[in-house]
Amino acid sequence: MARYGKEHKEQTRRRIVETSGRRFKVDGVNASGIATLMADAGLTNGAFYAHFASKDDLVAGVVAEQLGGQREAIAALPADSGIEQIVRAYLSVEHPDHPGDGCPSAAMLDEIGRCDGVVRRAYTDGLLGVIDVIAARLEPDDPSSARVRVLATFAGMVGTLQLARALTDRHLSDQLLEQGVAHALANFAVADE
Amino acid sequence: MARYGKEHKEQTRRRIVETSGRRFKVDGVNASGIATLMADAGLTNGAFYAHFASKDDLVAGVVAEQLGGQREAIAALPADSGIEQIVRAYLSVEHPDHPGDGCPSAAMLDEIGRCDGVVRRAYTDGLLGVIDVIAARLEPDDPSSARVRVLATFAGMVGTLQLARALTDRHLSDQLLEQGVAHALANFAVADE
DNA sequence: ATTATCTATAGATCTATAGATAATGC
DNA sequence: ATTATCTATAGATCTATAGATAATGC
Repeated sequence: MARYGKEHKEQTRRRIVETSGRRFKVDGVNASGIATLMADAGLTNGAFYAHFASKDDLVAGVVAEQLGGQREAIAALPADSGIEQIVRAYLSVEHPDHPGDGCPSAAMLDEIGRCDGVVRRAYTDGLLGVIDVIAARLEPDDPSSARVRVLATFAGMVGTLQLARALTDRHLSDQLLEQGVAHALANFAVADE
Repeated sequence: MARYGKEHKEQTRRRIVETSGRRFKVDGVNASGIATLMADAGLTNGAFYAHFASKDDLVAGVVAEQLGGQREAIAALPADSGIEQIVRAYLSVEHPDHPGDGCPSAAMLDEIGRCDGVVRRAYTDGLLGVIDVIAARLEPDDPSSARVRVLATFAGMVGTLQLARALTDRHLSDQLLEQGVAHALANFAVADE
């Protein structure tokens, strides 16, 4: 094929990044091979290297795109919707069952912590984007003052969701999510005072 | 070699489980191959299957052993040492730099969430052992009343440690850990009232 | 004689590369 | 003519198995 103009190739790249993001969140980064990732996008293995220098390069792109999407989703919430709504949606009983549509941090955070600097920088930048839109909702007058407290509260939500996924006792898992909401709201409230 | 009596084989198995635990926490479960795990224990690939039915079987054994060790370490703390000491040790600035000696949940939780039921059951059982020794310290009279609150607080600590590892900004990472201590203590205090 | 471990290997899958192919823009 | 994608493959590594080996307990 060929010469669709730049936009076609860029569109293909975007498709690879999107389908890879879903696959990474469902199966894990390490467990997802390039042939599978490309098949998900309707392509074959060899075409991968026309778009990415390496698998790490893709992972960095996926991390940036996923966190950008999460930031947009939160920013798009109605202006009057509060922190409580964000927390309840995040720690809903459905979220653990749908990793492919879910939070990239909850699905990949321990793997990201072992990735090279390029991936971790993409993660750091992307996450701060997410944190800042939450902080802006919490403290519209001085968002940066809330940054670290929002960061720590978000980290707690991520750990809670991961743990809810790992537990085999569904009832306990649901209780955990409920308690997690209470903790997150209390921690955000401290940030609010 | 041979016939050292039962104990020799059991000792070897324990060694494999211990060195594998360290390797899993440093490199990840999926990224650690059996040949590497066995070499870490001073053995070769083929001997693995005399001890474990499959890699998942090893993972379940490692998860149980790691959480048992964490439970013992917490239970061994002096009786007068409080929750604050546990939290400060967990969220110390050194912990993120030493995954091999660190918390198994922080190193493996998202991978465990994708493992089969055998591994997740081993995780659930082992973690509840850890949670219960903490709950017993917090509420000696009625530990089970604090279980879910301790579970949710612990989940928050796990997420905080994972995030501290993923961020490339060391200063921000240290601020996060500090804020995480404040949140964990506040959440435990709620559990205490 | 027993058996824990080793050597060797099967068959699958991994990341990455090289050169062929085919579909479009000039 | 250009180039996005495909086919084919290299070389490494993965999990798992089969049979050989060697070191000890009886």
